[in-house]
Amino acid sequence: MAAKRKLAENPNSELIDFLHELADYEKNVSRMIHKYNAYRKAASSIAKIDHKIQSITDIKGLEGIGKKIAAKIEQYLSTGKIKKLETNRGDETGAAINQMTRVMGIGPTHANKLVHQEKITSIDELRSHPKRDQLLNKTQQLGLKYLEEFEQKIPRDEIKQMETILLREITAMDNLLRAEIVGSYRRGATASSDIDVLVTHPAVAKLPSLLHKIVETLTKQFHFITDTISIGDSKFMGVCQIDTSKLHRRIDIRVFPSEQYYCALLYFTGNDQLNRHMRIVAQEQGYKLNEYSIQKVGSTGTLSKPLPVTSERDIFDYLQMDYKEPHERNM
DNA sequence: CATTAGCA
DNA sequence: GCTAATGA
Repeated sequence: MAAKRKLAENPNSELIDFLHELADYEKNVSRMIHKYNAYRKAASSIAKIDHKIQSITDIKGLEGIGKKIAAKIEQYLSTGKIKKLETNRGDETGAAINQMTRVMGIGPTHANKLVHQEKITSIDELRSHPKRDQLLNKTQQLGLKYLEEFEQKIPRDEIKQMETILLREITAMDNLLRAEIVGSYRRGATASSDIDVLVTHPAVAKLPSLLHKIVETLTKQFHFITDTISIGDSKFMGVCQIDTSKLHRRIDIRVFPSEQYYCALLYFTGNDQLNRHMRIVAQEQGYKLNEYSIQKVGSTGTLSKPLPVTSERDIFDYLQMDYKEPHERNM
């Protein structure tokens, strides 16, 4: 393995982290989504500059830096601190709310409710609360149960083992079924945060219960799937475990008709930046690309039928881009 | 931006 | 039918 240099970190990462922290507070605690967005865009715009910011003039006029954020950056530059951030940190109900949102299924709304009306101030209190089961829906209960496990990254080798089981069992059910694990795993990542599986079948339209059957066998016969968070005709979200010596992991399975499969495969493999990039080149070349299809855009704005796609390569070809192997898609 | 759960 | 939450 070629030596992996520690990827150079952003010279202003501390400031960026501070901005993100400010942003999260606005979103989760105050319920100020616009302030949240303001901090995020400010952070992303400073993330683009590649030298250490020394003076406020370095960023004056930068996109997304208005008067108030500029003032905070100024404080940071001169004192290394941001008053607002400090007081946010000192707010313990704010901290409690942020803790609650670590639980899958608990968003800002529910977190605020738990803290304000139930006076719950920590995960431990939530766990031991007498009315815990009434305070949380099924998803949230699973989120609480597996909180620590879900915060753990999944080593590639573990996913690899899951892959062999998954593919073997799925094709055993029906050999026309095709499945693969996408996301960062497919791009070669050494660890991922969850398992994302794409499934297709030539007659998927005829088999509305396909997903349910897959989930049922993976649950009952193999005990690979341990819990269901949600399931519909096209998307399953749940929990799996390769064997009891391993942690519980989040898994998503989605089913696509075969004519959409490769666009979905491309999209769910990512990464996000490549997706955006490809969407814009598509646009420039008179196409519209999304997770389902690629279509020609008429000058009047009319869309053609979805173009035939039988591989990811076809999509790159339409766009006159050089094909990128999955591991080359980390932009 | 679309899919699901859950509630009133 | 609406609202919250996930994800990507």
